[in-house]
Amino acid sequence: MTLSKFAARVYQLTSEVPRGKVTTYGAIASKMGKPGASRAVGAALKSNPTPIVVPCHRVVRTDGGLAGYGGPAGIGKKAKLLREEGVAVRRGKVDMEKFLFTWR
DNA sequence: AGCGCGGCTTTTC
DNA sequence: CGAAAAGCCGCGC
Repeated sequence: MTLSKFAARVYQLTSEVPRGKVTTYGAIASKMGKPGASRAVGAALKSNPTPIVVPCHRVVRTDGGLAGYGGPAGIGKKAKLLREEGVAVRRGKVDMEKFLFTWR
């Protein structure tokens, strides 16, 4: 498994997010001690060695926008999925003030 | 409120 | 080993 320590931590934290809530790349990066590694988090997530244990669709941008998924098409699809989980997605954006989950 | 620019870290070819 | 991309963030206009 070519899994770096960094990536492993990202998957760990992401899998910790309960259903009906979302987190941000910056938050994950910050929890690792690297607040500027927001991009690295996305890069690690895109590798996604365990798509079942790591619901990357629960990870959104700082402004609440659904990021990534290889393209805007995946965004709309995941946005709908998040709504089913209980997350209010508006125009492809999540209610950060109510569904933003944080570890600390 | 919307658009544009540079910067930080990790992964992959 | 070296370079480029990536699911970003913050600030300025």
